[in-house]
Amino acid sequence: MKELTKQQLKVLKSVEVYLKKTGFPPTRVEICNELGFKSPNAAEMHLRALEKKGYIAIKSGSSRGISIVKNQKVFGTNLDQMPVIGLVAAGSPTLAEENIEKRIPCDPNMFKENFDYFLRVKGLSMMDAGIHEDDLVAIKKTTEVKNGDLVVVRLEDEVTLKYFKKDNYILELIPANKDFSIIKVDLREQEAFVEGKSVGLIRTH
Amino acid sequence: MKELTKQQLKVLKSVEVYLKKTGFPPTRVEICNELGFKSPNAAEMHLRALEKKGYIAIKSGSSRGISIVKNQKVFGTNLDQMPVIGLVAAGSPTLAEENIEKRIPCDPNMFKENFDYFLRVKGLSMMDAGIHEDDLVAIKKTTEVKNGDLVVVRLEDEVTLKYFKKDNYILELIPANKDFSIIKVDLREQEAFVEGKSVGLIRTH
DNA sequence: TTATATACTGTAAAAATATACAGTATAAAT
DNA sequence: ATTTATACTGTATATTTTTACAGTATATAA
Repeated sequence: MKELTKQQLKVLKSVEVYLKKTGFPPTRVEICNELGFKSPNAAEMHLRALEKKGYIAIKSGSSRGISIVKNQKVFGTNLDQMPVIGLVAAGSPTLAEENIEKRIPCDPNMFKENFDYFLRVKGLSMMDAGIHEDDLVAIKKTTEVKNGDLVVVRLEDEVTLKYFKKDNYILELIPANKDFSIIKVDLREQEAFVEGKSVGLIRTH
Repeated sequence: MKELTKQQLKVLKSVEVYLKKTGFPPTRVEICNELGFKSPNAAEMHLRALEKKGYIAIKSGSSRGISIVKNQKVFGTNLDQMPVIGLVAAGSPTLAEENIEKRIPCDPNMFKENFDYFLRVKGLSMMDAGIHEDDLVAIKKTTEVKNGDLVVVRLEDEVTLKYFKKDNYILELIPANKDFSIIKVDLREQEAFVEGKSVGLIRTH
């Protein structure tokens, strides 16, 4: 990262302190009051310099639209609140607010591939794969899946979590519990929509 | 804390998500856009209700002057690099640098209880509990465990992950795979050290 | 000497924003 | 039957805030 001038560092620190104290970023005028400047433009120019050098991001047009850019080399990834969605038998899992049970603070890149949401598993059909009722399966929204992937598939209005196997126009959806039967779909007769695939799982003991 | 209505909770969550994403709080209009309200006054009234109930603070006259009031019970969202340790048959799992396979960015409070490290599971003895080889079990360092907990126990030099059951002097360490046998320890004859217990699990597919 | 970068003052206008006020609708409680 | 609480729409306005523009001053480099 580029070096900061003495004044730029002062402004950056001042923003950080204000953020910590209030929970939201300062305005130009507030920075001026803090540091004794008499023109809002003084703060403005320092902020733009800090932005150019990569220390902060400024959302144009927004009031208090300053965010501190974390040093990516140190932390690597971002902490997000990943939504948890119940696997409802009918209808696709959507990220609409009313479907979100809660949110879990974690990194969307914590698994090998990034993911978009957690699906709360209902039913016992994946028991033999070590997936239990109420486990949270991390789902990446994608239609690019390959045989053997654990996928979220919609048939008509029913959504299920199954292993994917496709041979020409025959799609097989394989549960991992011998007590459940394989669903075979002839894609010439019936449509199947792949909503996403699982990239990981978490469970609370 | 006072109970929140469904809509108030939605607004609170929406503010939290916005904050996490952008680093600064949303405006009334932005909350409306997010939740589908058509009047900024809808957001305003929910915010005032949240303020009155103690969930947020609003700095009057300031744009985006919303701050989340933390209560200790609500999970703090700290991004940490949680270490992954291999379950070595001999010797306790230590957090010494040479034992750390890698680090995973996630929140130590992502499960119901906080944890200290991940243990990479070796062997198949927990198969029936839905725990597979190479799963990562989140371990909280503690000696306070109760019957039924999944615990990390050291017997002599051997460390294992088993279900805990203690009846006076007799400690039983129960695997979850019928092909493995229960380890019975008479604590008058042999020492057993509880290193910690599992509070969760993650798996990469 | 002449740029050039840093570091400001001072002013002003346009846009963003909070917030008050007047309503409507609905369900639950009295 | 009437009140009360929740949950909004719709409009308006005063205030906050960003941001552009025109300057001044000083130190350093070319």
